[in-house]
Amino acid sequence: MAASIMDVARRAEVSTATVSRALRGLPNVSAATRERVLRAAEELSYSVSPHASSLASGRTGTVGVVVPFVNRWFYSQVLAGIDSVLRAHDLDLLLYNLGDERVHERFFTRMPLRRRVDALIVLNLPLSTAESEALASMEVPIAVLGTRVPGCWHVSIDNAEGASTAVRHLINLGHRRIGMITAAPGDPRGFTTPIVRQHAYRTVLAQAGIAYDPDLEVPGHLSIDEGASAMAQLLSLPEPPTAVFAESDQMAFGALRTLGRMGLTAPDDVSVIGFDDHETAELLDLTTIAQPVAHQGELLARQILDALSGGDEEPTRVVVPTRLVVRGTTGAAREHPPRYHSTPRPGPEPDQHSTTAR
Amino acid sequence: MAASIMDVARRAEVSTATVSRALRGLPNVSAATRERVLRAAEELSYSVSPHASSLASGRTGTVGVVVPFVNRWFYSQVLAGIDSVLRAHDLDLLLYNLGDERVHERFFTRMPLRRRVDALIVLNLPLSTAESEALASMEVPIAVLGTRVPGCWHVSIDNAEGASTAVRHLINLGHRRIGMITAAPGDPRGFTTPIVRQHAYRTVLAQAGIAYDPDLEVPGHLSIDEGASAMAQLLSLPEPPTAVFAESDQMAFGALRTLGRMGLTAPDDVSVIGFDDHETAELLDLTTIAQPVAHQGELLARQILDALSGGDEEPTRVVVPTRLVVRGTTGAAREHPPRYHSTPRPGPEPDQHSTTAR
DNA sequence: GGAGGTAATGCAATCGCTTACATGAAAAGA
DNA sequence: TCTTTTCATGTAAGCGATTGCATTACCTCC
Repeated sequence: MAASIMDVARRAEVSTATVSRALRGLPNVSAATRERVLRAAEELSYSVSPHASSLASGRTGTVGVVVPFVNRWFYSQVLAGIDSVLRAHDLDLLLYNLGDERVHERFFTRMPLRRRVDALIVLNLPLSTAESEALASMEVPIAVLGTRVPGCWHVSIDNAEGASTAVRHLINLGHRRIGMITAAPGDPRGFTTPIVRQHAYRTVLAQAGIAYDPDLEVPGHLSIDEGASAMAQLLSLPEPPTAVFAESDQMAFGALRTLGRMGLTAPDDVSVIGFDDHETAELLDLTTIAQPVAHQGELLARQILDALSGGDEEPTRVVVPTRLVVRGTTGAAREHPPRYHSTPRPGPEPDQHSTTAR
Repeated sequence: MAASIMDVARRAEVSTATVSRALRGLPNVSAATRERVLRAAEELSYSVSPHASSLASGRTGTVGVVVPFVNRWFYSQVLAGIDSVLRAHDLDLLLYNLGDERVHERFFTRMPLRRRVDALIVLNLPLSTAESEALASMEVPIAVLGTRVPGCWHVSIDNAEGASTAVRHLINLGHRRIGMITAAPGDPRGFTTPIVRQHAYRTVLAQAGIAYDPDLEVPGHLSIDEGASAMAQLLSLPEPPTAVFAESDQMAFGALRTLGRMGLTAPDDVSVIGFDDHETAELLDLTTIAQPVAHQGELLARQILDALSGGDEEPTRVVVPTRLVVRGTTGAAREHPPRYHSTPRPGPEPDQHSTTAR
């Protein structure tokens, strides 16, 4: 049986109140007494019961982190950033992974984090009004990544800026026929980021005096496969683009795969630029818009620390800069772009090639 | 102010004991009363205080998950697997990311999860005897991934089997000069997996009557860059290998990058096989040994559920199968392997090419 | 119709802390 | 020297549930 504060009190020959104060480093405890308490606790290898402590004090020492998909590169990086800061301040991290729709719903109807955390960090979730009200009703500080929610702390990148930079980069290379692989209408949940990026794409084209062609905007989910088929669709146009801006690196990877399977290469046949600077982007030599990922997590956690200590400061909003990283998949537009209507070369089809051992 | 059980009791005109029983679905509550309590709770939008509940009952409803690196693909996948199962059983997930050495140490000296969780899941950590004793002293069921710890539940793949399959695959393709990129002595923490894989590599070679050549074993950390330089080192040998088994897909990616930059390709010049079936492996058409990643997480969580409900069953150990996935980077050995002593073609150097926008 | 059983509910102790308030002693000020 | 502060410590009332035990009412069965 683990020792309780009473045991420590008896051993140090003081009251439990004094033990509590001594252990938490509060003032008004004499050096001698504190020393005695610390030794007693040490000898009994005592540690406070977090639940009793929370119950009595009302603080939980825990921050809830709500993530749409832990297993995606982006979110796991942000999570690591959050963790490092919380950890350094002895706050626990209660993870809530909303994967599918049902878990998402359940989360908002049951509010399982209510009374369980001192603060909340929400990553990139599209929140309905009802949902953000539900969160607000928890009456704890909330920091949100991506979407902007009234009354919440907020960290994000400037998506319009980043997307504009990407498209401008292509225009500067002489491209005029520029496609976009977008997640805009593709996602049922209604993340706002894709819409902002899409809007930036259109705006920059317009500013450059390039006519808008809806055929050049192809929607898909944020995955490699969807990026691949979007690229296939673009290449099948009567007049295919000479450059493509993919909403995310993942989609860009898919686009590159399609090019490769059709015997084409970037940037000789088509320039490709992505968004994120995923760890694989460097490997594939993909030009992209980099955003500081783990850093955003750290910032969110710092905001929470401020909110928790500072008292009633106003929530802040911080926008972190993106950066164009020029690698090998973008290049100058050719004078006379080649026609692409070759028959696709079959790529590897894992299912057929796979062998099962043991 | 959130409603307490007293409020509900008053509203439903019963005692708090009855409320407690009704809400938790215990027997010995009449249908009418239960109905009344449920409605009262609903109307007050009451939810139990997890801390009070834990304090009174001794159960926390929380499982601690200790991860070496949340931000690595492998662990984030496992984590997602764990989460999905725990979530389905209304257990909370307290995440503990040991990143660097200092956090690791602190974890074992302070035991911050003691009294805080009903069970523990530990991913792939090398544990000293003192450390595993410290864990055991928490007196909760523990499930461990990878390393085998006495008294703990356990999930792992058969690393010897997987590595053997990889090396045999290369031998079957006619290769005789086979290199290995290993993490064995590279990691200071002493993960055991690399050692097992290395041993399998040596054993299979010996069984095939191939002489052991220490030059063909190149150590490095589990990263793309280290894989890349390991491959460079292999290629600089007087007699370079015709095939390489990389301990992990990440390292294999690095190896492929080196090949590419030197103007070589897999499998024409060198066959490459990895381990893991990382999401990028398919993209790069990498032959590899696949292991079910998220599934291992689910299994761990299931073991914990068993431990928590079943009472005092003996901990089980489950070994999940690996699978050889043949893709495009391995092929038949050439009769007369080419000499590689060409000057490396400079690859992209992001730092020089990078531009900073805004 | 009384003994014995069972189902529904209440009472109150308990879990292990925190903290407002009370107390007493020592230091400071008059 | 006597009052006033200040500092260290103790007392005890919560915090919000859970749960063993007691109680009551209602059946059932001989």
